[in-house]
Amino acid sequence: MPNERRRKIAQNSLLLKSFSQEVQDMVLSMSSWREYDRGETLFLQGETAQAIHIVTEGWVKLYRIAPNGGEAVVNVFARGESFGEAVAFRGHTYPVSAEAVTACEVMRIPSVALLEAMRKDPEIAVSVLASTFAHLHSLVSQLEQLKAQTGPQRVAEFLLELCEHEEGSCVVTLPYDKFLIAGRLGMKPESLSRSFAKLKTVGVHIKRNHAAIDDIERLRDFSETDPVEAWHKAQ
Amino acid sequence: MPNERRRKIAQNSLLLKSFSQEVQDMVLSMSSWREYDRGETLFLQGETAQAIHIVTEGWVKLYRIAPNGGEAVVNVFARGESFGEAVAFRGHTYPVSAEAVTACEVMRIPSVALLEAMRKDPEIAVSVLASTFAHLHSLVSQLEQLKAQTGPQRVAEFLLELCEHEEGSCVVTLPYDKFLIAGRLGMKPESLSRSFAKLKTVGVHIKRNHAAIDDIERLRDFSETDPVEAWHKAQ
DNA sequence: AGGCTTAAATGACTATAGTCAAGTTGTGGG
DNA sequence: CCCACAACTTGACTATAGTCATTTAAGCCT
Repeated sequence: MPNERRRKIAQNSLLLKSFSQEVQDMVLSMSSWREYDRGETLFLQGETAQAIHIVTEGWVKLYRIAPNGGEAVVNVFARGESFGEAVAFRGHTYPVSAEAVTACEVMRIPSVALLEAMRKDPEIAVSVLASTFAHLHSLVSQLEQLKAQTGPQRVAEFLLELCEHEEGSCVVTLPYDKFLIAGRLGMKPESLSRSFAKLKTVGVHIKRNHAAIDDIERLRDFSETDPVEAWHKAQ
Repeated sequence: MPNERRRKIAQNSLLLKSFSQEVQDMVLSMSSWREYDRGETLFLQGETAQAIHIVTEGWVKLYRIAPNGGEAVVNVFARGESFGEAVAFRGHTYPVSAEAVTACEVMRIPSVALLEAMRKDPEIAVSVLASTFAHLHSLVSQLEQLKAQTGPQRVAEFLLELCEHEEGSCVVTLPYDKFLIAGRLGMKPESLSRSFAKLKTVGVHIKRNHAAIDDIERLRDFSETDPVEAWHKAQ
């Protein structure tokens, strides 16, 4: 795996891209890479965090095992995304576990490296905060979705996030398998299946791991209308 | 309202308490206080953030209005707690709205004050991250609860968080009205009522705004068992 | 191609939470 | 002291999602 390519991806990640060249080099020189097979565990909840992770290839899911054994997928990260910033700084324990969803490649930045960088340049801290904020924001919107939207609406929103455009029709590729998508959206695979079926009535057709959306606006409209109304529309 | 008391509460907040005396003074000197009546709005989602808030008296809720009009309560903050750190730094817009739940008193720290403090002492950044992390953690555990626990179990967990002790019996005071608790737990007031009724079978009795818990361990046991089992136990 | 393995869709049934409406309790005001 | 208003509880019904079992379809390997 060409080292140069990895560097590029890491440098373009949300976390590092606003750093100066000099600081980027310093951080990268202190970091290491590791490859994981599908299903391998990166870390478990309760372990002490010593590094920040940036995904340079593949997909990583963060999940949480409740005391009763239920699994809740908290998020799924793709190439260029980072996680674990806030935890690593405090030498805290992870509130979630991480597992490779596909074969993947992850860069580990020791927290001391970033702490050092922050001492050199306080602006770095702002970048780190920004990245942490992005996660916070994503969690807030997940909460909103779970509390205020029905299953099919959450699926609709998920598809809309994958769209490149704001209107017209398009075909998106489902980024990971349906079992995982279901987890990410807080539902069972069967319910996901049924949600897809309902979305047919608003012009969404699933074929393999592709979703064809006839009219993006129509789908958005569906995801944003009142649950009760939405139900009638989907009849 | 004695200024000295406010200072003390602010200084003991999670956000500021690890700062040096000098930095605390600097930050406080740049801050302002405001009182809000019950129901008043502190800010709306979409507004640009320019300050971090610390609650010095009363309760403030953060909520989000979904495009379809549904309200999702994201969190409720009490005396000594802070919110809006990560957003304010980026001059970003708030992802949530904030409203006074009771009459309350809030300290506003202009983000420039903290940015300045961070330049002086990079350790400050770590404190801010820690505080942001606490919010992140709380959101993660809310997500887990919503995805993996039933209504009565979430209520049980909520009560357990209010307990001072780990075992035995105790009486806790419900911190805000039931309408709001229901929102915070992602359910309707009616469902909350029914959850309370179910919890009677595991030794919880509600009277006014007090909850008497006969046996904390028993309640924890209930909140942690499998939803299916839990249902049988509550019969 | 054919059979093997796993993912996904469907059907039947159950449970949990939402909705709407009616009743209950509790509190503050006159 | 009683009324009025609001918060809360309860009941009946509906809808949405979970469970379990079965069918269908899709990759995959030699």
